[in-house]
Amino acid sequence: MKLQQLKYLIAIVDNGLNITAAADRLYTSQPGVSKQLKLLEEELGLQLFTRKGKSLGAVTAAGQQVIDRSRLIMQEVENIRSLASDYYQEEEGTLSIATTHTQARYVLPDVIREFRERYPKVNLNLHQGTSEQIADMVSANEIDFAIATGSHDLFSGLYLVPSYHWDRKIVVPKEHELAQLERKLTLDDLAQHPLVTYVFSFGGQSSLKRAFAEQGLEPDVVFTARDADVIKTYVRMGLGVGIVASMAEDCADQQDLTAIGAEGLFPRSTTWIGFRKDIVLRRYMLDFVKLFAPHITSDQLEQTRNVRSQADIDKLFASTTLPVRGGCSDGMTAAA
Amino acid sequence: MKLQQLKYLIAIVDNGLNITAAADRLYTSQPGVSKQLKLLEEELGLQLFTRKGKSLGAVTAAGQQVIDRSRLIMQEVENIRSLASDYYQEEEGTLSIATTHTQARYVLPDVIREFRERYPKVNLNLHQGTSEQIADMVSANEIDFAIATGSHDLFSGLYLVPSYHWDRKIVVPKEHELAQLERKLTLDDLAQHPLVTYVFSFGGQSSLKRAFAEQGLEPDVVFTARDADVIKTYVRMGLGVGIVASMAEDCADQQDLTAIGAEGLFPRSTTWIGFRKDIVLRRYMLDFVKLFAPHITSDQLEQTRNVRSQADIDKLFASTTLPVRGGCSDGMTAAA
DNA sequence: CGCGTTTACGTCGTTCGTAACGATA
DNA sequence: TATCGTTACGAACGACGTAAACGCG
Repeated sequence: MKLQQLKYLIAIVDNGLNITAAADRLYTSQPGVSKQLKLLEEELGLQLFTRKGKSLGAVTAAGQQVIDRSRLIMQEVENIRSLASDYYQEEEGTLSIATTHTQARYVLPDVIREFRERYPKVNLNLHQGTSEQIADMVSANEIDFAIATGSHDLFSGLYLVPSYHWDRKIVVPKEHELAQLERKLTLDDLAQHPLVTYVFSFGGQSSLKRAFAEQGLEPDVVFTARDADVIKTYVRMGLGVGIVASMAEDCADQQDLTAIGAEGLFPRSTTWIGFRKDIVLRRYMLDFVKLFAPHITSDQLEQTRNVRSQADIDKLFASTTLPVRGGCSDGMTAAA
Repeated sequence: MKLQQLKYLIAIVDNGLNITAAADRLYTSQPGVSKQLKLLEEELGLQLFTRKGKSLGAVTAAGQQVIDRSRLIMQEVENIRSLASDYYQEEEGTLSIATTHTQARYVLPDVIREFRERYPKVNLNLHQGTSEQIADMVSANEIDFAIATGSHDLFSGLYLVPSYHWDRKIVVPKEHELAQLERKLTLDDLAQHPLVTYVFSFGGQSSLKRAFAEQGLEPDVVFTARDADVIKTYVRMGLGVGIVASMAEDCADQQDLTAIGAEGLFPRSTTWIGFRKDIVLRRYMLDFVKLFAPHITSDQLEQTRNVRSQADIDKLFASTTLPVRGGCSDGMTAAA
């Protein structure tokens, strides 16, 4: 058995059981790949694939087991290379991040700007998607980091590090009556107006509805969107009152919009950054987390390299007070 | 990076950083091993070992990480081979078991006789030791199965399958006054006599002392041994009354000894069979478990191949009633 | 006949074992 | 000088790529 054979095997699977395509991807000849597969099957004494004539048909039960373990092996090989590069102080590599719109649009730009400055040679891949899409990318081992809010159960393949809290902000046109309100805004106020907010899957949405229900109110949600930009657009059009994440308050909005803090009206949300359980965390990855969540100590970050379960993570951050992220004012304020 | 290099690396470590010894063990030439190590270090760009002159001095921090992951990789390679052999219906292989004296002497002989008959080509290694020694063997990855009683926390590297319950038996010479007792034996009776029993580390010993203490009694333990044979020897000599595991009652003892059931006097113990978390369970391994604990269903055994945590095991056997193992009468009786 | 796989074969790089050399205690 | 690791070198092996044959739709 050779590592190359396992690599070829995985490539064949990842290219739809097409050996020619796999060979292209591997920058080698097709007969070579074919032969190695044959040798592997002969050595193991079992068929990894069923054959339809000469073509590969499907993965056999035994084949699937071998493939799963091969992936694990190749991942560990990758990990050895990673930590070697890290010890060698190399600052090249790849960092693939999947995240939601809010993070990508309002939170990450600053982080990524700094990161690119510090690690210009690291190849940065940023993928935007819904929680479900992010979860899919995690399952497919396509990404290293994910950043999202809530939905812990979708991400069993990641260790989740809590990063910051956030509340909601109410967004209305400057001349809107709620903008003139002298007293603190209440849920009852909101229930009097048509609302524009996030679609369900974004996470925490149902908790929004529940907050109204607990006071016997029924909100009038006239429009839902996936991202705050769209919401703000419709708020500008006078379609209704917007409810967005506090980070989504943009200073540029102040020209025609007013953002009203809604702390206390809805349950506070927590955004986490998660990394794949089976990768070695390289120096630049830890530094990315540090840029994203500066309150995390270097010591805590080092520890994350040794955790064995989510419970270890939880223990590690149990006594850490997370900051609460605001919007335009931009600075974070310590949580109560 | 090649699997061979990782294999060589591990061999070097396992032979005390002596390349010559490693080469001998690997049935290859010493310069070959030396060269592969050098190539690996060059490829990774880091020193895996410190050098004292030309000799290897110690493992570097980076080296240890690489070694750990290499072991994992080699284990998975082994697993692939294992499951290939299993699919191929091969009935050759190795099964290394570590266990305590009581199991090895009184319980396993029957099991192993049957197993050898069924799988004559499987290489069987049986190691006897204390719980601690067994735990050491587990840590060193030297064994596949362990069989013992109690001390769950020593064996975090194993999945433990509960196998049977057992009580204690009181062993006295035939002419001993306790042998003539018409009524049921009590702890008070025992406290009246000098006792001969297991040493502490055997597990469950402290619970024995506690049983006396709960009734305000102080047992007079005049001799402790690691195994029942020694205990019985001293009982024969009239040194005292023996307290042994119920399995340790041997029919051959009936000539000069009387065994009295002590159900209820002491807390019931549970013997488990544990297997390494990181190995693929081969057919013959499952069959060994089935011989050892016949009440376990084939279906349950199949399931054990897919468990991911001890909690899964616990769930799997939650509703299973374990048999209680007796001694000379030999048959097992269903638990209450 | 196109697509994809296998077979055949020549080339090249790698590994292996033997032998000689170097360093250390 | 005994032990252990490195260097050197020729032989054997294995991987790779090209070319051609094969099977299926």
